[in-house]
This record gives sequence, structure tokens and C-alpha cells, in this order.
Amino acid sequence: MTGSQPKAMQEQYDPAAIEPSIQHRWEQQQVFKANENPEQEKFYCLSMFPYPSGKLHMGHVRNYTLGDVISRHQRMLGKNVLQPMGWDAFGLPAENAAINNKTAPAAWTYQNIDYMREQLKRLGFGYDWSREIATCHPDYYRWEQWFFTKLYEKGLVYKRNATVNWDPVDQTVLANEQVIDGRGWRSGAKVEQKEIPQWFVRITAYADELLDDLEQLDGWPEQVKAMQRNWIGRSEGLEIDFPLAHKDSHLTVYTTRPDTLYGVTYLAVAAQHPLAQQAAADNAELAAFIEDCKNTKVAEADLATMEKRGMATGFFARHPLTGEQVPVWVANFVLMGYGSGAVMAVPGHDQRDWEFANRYQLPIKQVIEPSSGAGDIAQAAITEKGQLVNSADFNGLTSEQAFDAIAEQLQQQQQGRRQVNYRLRDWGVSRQRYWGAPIPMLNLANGDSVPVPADQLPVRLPEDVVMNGVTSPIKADPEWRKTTYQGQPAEHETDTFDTFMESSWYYARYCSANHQDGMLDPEQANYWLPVDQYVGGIEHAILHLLYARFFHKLLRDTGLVASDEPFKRLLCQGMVLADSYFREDEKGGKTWISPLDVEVQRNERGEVVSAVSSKDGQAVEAAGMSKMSKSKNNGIDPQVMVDKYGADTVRLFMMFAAPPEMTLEWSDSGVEGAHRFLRRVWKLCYDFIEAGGSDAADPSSFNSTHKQLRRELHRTIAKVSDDVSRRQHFNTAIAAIMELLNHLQKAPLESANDRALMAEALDAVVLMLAPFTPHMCEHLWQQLGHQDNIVQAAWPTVDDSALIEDEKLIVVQVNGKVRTKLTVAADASAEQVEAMAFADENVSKFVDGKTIRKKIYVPGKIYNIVAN
RNA sequence: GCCGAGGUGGCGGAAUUGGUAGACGCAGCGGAUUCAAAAUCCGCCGCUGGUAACAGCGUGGGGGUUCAAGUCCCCCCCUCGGCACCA
Repeated sequence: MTGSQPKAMQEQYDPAAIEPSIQHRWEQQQVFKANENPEQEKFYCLSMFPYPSGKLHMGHVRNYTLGDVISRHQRMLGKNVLQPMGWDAFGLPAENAAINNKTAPAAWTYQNIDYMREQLKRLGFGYDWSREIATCHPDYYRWEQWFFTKLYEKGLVYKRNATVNWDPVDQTVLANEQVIDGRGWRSGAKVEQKEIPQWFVRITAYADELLDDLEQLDGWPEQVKAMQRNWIGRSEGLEIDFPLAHKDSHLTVYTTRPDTLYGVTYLAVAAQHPLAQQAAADNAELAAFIEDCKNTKVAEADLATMEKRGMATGFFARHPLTGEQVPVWVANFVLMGYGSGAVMAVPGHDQRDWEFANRYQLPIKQVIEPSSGAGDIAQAAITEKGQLVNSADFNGLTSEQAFDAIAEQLQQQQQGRRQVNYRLRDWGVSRQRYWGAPIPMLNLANGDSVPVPADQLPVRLPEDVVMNGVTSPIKADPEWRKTTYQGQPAEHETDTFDTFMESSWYYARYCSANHQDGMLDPEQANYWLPVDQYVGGIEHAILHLLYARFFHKLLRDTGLVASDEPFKRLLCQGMVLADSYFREDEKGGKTWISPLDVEVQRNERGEVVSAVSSKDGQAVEAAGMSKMSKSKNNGIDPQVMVDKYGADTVRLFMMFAAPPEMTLEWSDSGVEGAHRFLRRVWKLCYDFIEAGGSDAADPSSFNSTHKQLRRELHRTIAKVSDDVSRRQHFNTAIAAIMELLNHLQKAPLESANDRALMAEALDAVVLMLAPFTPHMCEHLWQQLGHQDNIVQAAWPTVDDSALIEDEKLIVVQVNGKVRTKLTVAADASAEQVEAMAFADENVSKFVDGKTIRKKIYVPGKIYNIVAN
């Protein structure tokens, strides 16, 4: 393989010279274009598509490098790999950008897509660009609209009132992030809760299946499955009717603790509950309180942490078992949209009820004696289960027995029934915004709503619009909504879909991205699906992943796909952080300074002692590591780094700095280190080629040094293969290659055997690095004399015979502390190890004069002597 | 508040099944090379004591299980992600 290189190898590693030409070659040869081939095992690797916000950020680079490494590795294992890319193109930021830049959201979005596509190409990601999709394109959202009308026909879609954040000044609905300290971000007005009609998709109909099928997902992180399980929140309880004293009706509540029924001292209803409204009609104070309850954000976190307040309605209900009168209160923490909007309160055994009861001097009754015997209801609620007390005929039963007995009793009285409940609520898909897919429904004069007929889809969103910052252009334009239905005037729905709708099925659309005759081509979809590896941020662990799983089941039940779950294996990567620095002005305001403009000063131990601006030399304050963000001015532009070091270095650093699921801290010097490593790889290949390359190996004439090095090599191949495929810990894979390289650098190149071994090792190193740093490896692969593209080369295999060791290192401990280390023959017996251990001077120092109590030998590893 | 993670040298991290804590990299220190610097190469590098051999201590804090705990169990503290209209 010596001699006839196409071009002499450059001594210096110059990524700017090789990366674009390698990318050009991949594009020319269409190496990443995926075609269905039933003969070949498929591998569908998907990274979460980006929102086209303007330019790539480091979070994207991390996400897409992970996906690309996995894809390239699978390709080298001989799989038929599909790795597509597209754009989650609808969303709020486009509307804000449109207002700030006086452009239309569509134009801004398409411009961003064009720029970001080039950035992705420059990073060397191996995507099949022929399958690119943008969700804002009518070719995409028309099928989403079509599917929604199918769901409507199946009864999985309905309309009801739901609460939104309302800005009374701008007369508009606000997203949670647009509410800051309870006020609208633009107007500054106090936001109110307002009920408006909205469309819902019945995800609760699939709650059980979504829960049960988590069991199938072996390739998902346990923590994500746990979060989804808790989010769905299946519970078994009782629905109990409390008859109202003042009229012939009752309040229905749901509880998972019917064993505490005798401890109920009041009921609480939501502010919007009809009973509360009724009571407020002739009670001005209560009316004011109810009005006040509207002044909160709708986010759950705000509801959970706000001050718990309430007021009596003056109404009473009758306890279904004791017949006692219990007061009905209005409480700000009871949600109308969850359950029946009423709860029974057991202050003795529920902490929130306990605090509420203490605040308003409501009675607290103990009806459970906890199993542990601990607890004092004067101090806190006793939430532990145990034995019933003060519960009439049920005294002495355990909580579990009482559940059944009380359920039975109430059922006989026809005042209660067993009920399975979910925390999961139906999916509200209506948004009052412009930049989204129009909801394909028509509102008729008589108040009915009907789906837009299939032959009239898509309902197109006009793209050439002017934003005023407050009202959606399709709501502002009285003409847009006008249409007819069966000859009668009708109006288009002007709300648009939640953007989670588009991201719930894009993975399936990629399989037949250009299919014009339907949402999916089932044949193509079923070849590629399910996705074998999905990679994305942990922040999507619940909502996006749950909605996508739900959609997949809907697609299945519509006959479009054959599988139950969309994503076989899931990798959730952590965030990308960077140092942040600021200066405080006289008013206490902070000016954030980019870490690129800061120089840190260290003491002789390497500890950071101070930081100064490299622009003016003045001191700045360090605020520690935090998520890269505009607000802290600590974002590092990937483009700047690619221009400076090349794509391979940026990719390598991203994979080396931390395991995928952990946060990753950006470090300039860490990037330098990654670059240094690549230069060393380059140099070693260069030196080897300069030294004449290699003709053929003669393994039988290898000396022990050769054998040892070859063992290192094959051990590294085994470790890297395991790290990349099973563990997906790419940082340790790279560390192992670095370690191998450190050894190779010290190896001689003098004899033919030296060079034969080096040839084998360099081939393996370049192959193993190829998924991480594909451009450099593609180049080196050819320089090392191979004709094929490394993209299509085979992953190196382990030669088991090279792994055999003839010696082992045994750690010798006395009372668990290391006292010496022994090198013994691989087949040494326990007796031989023992003899050597006791013969050791440092061991005898610690056992002499003591009684040997125990000796533990873990073969090939450790020998521990217990003595006192 | 609820749900889910994480906490190991100066820093990022490693230790995969309970078996040598600190692989690999960064920073730092010393040396070689250089007119000089950069780059590169060699060496040192948890803390404390000791010339050294070595010893003691050490994985957020406290307790426990075990011959052996970063790893398992109980309690506590801190940081981060999600909480349904940011994506």
C-alpha cells in the first residue's frame, strides 16, 4: 500500500482545506440518500428537528452530533441508515421577530431555514436532504388538518370552554412565558383568567395504553418513563356524592382516600363552580373574592405555590355516612377544569387541607391511627395510612380494608362508585395566534361546528401579512374567515394548532416526505418505522414525547402505521452551559459580558482568582456556569468555532466533554485540547506514511512488546465498540482512543513488524474516530491507502486471540486498605496468591501480631485479609 | 408545591456487576527546544505529614449494612430540568 498516493500528504492538519471538499464529495455521491431495501437491515436515526430561530446554537450542535455519530456508526455496521432533517417552523418567536424586524413571519422563517441548513451542512451531518420538511409548508400541514378531521369523525375531538391568560388592555391571549410577575409583557396589565371555547383532542381515551406501553420501551431511560407515568397519574379512588342541604342536588368529589371519609370537615369548590357563582349572587364579599381569584396565571406551578385562600359560601352539604352538615367553601387552589371542580377536605390527613383549616379555624379530625404510631395532628397532617378510628362501624379496619368497605357502603346507598382517574388532561390544541396551522373547522350560523371537507384542504395560512403585535392577521381580517358550507354562509375557525401537533408526527412524514396522495405512504412508513434511535433534549421528556406516542397510536388506529410505539430507543441529552460574567452599574443593573471577552487569572495552583474584560482590562464578576442564553450573553456561536477550528474539532469536543445525558460545560481550552488531539492523530499518520508505510504483517514473529501493544489495540476496539453502541458514552470511547494514541506515539516504526502493527492500529483508530470526526478520517483513510469512502467502510472487529493475558495484577488489602499489588501468572491459584501476599513486607507489617479472622480472594482481582 | 435528575482534585469528567477512587482531557508547575516567543516534546500534579519509603485523611452533610461503599439503605442540604400557551 505504499507509494502511489493520489496526492502527497500535507504535514500540517488544516481542516479548512479538507472539510468543504469532503462535504462536496459526499453530496456528489449522495452517500446519505436513503432508499428502502427489504434485503438490508434498516436503521432510522432521528434527532429532534430545530425551531428555525435564526442560527444554530450549541444545543443543536450537541444534539445533531450525537445523532450523526450514532448514524455513522450504524452505517459502518452495515445497516441501511435513514437520518433526515427538517424544521419545526411554526411558533411564537416568528411573530415577535416579525414585529421587531417588520417582516412577515413566513419570510423570516424561510430565511432562517436557508441559513441554518447551510450551517448543518458545514458541520458535516449526514442527512438525506431529499426528505427535508418544513411544518409551515401547506404540503405538510394539510395532512395534519386532514388527520384532525378524521379524529373529529371518530369522536376524538371536541370543543369546550377552557381557561387562558387574558390581557385586558391588549385584548389578547398570552402564553405563559408572556406573563411576567402576573402582568402582560407588552401592556403591563394584570392578566386575568378567561374562559373561551377551545378544541381538545381526547388523549385521555388513550391514557391506559400510553401508561401500559411504557413497559415495552426497554430502550428508554427509566427517568423519562417515570416522569411520563407520573404525568399520566393513574389512580383508583371513589367518586362520592355529598347531598346539598339547600336544594335537591349534590356535589360530587373524587378521592383516593375514602378511608379518611369520616375526617371530612368541609368541602371546597373552584371559584368558577356554579355553586360558587350562585352563592356570590347575593354576597358582595364572596363575589369580590371570586373576582380576585381570576388574577392568577394559569400555570400549574403558580397555582401550586400561591397562597391558599378561601371563603365560605354559606351553603352546606350532608356527609353521606354521618349525615352531619359540612360547610362548602370556595378555594383558589381547586381547579374547575380538573375533575368535577370540587374536593372533599380532610385536614387531619392531608397537609394542604390542614394548612387551610388552620388558617380559617375549620375543625380538624383524626380518623386514622398511623401504622408507625408517629404523628400529631396539632403539628401537621398525618398522611400515612393505618387503622381507622372515630369512624363508627369502620373503626379498627386498616386503610386498605376501609377503602373496600366504605366503597361497598356508598355503592349500596347509591352515593358513591369506584372510579379510575387520571391526572392527565385532554390536549387543548387551540391557539389564538397567527403563525400556526389553521384549525380546519367551520363555524355555522346556528352555532354548530363542522370539519372542512377533505376536498377543500388545506386551509391555507396567508403568508404575506403585516403583524401589529396584538391581533392575529387572520383574526383581524374580516374577509379571511368568510366561506360557505353546503351553500350556506360559514366562517373558518381563526384559531391555529398548538405547534406540538406538527412535532407529533414529523418523524413519520420523513418516511415518505414527498408523498402527495396522503399523510403517509404506509409501505414506506412501515419499512422505516419505528424510529430506532431518537435523540433530543431532556426538556421534551414529557409533553412532546407523550404527544408523539399518542399520535402514533392514532396513526395506527387509522391504518397508517403498523407499530404501537414510535421510538424504540431514546437518548436525552443535557443542556449546554457556559461561564457567565457581569458588571453591576450604580443602579444595581447587570451588564452581561460574553465569556469570549473575558480573561481569567489564576494562582499557581490553577485556581481562578479573578476575571477581567479583555476589551478594557477592568474587573468583571463571575456568575458561574449557566445555560447558554441571550439574557446572560454567554452563548457561543458554533459558526465562530467551526471557522476557527473546523467542524471535526467542535464535534469531537462536544462528544468528549461529558456523557450525553449530563450538562455540558463549554470550555475554550477544552476545544483547544480536542484540536491538539486531532493534530497528533494527523502527525502520527504522516510520520507513518513518511516512514514508508507497511507491506504485510507477520504476526507470528511479533515480540512481546508487539503483542502487548496489539492487546491494547484490540482492548480499545472492544471498549469503544461497547461504549458507542450499548452504553452510548462517547466521552469514554474517545478517552480510550486517546489513551491508545498515547501508546502508539511511543511505538517504534523501525522494523517491518513495527510498521505492520502500526498500519493495523492506525486503520482502527481512523475507523473508530470516523463517526466523530468524519472529514479528517475520510482524508486520512485515503492517505492510508484505502480506495473506498470511510463512510461506507466496516467498523473494526476485535481479534479475541489478541486479548489473552499471561499475567494479572492482584490488589492485596489488609482490613480493606491497599497494602501492596502483586503481578501473578494468569492461572495462579488462590494458595499461590496467598503465599505471595503474606511474604510481602508491607503486608506483614500490618498483620504481624494480629489474629487472622478472614481471608477473601476475588480471583484475578483482589485479596483481602481481615485481622485484628 | 409536585415529578425527575445531579453533587467526586484547581476545572470538565472516569470508575460499566459492591472489589486499586481520580482514566482521559483542561489548567497549573518544572525541564528540553528557541535569539525570543508560539507551537511541540519530556516530567510532576487529591489534601496533610515525611528527604524518602510510607502513613493518615478524602467522592455535598449525618447515620447504617458489608471483609470491602462514589456505588446499597435511612435522614438532611444545595444545584438543575419539567409542570400542560416557549420549543
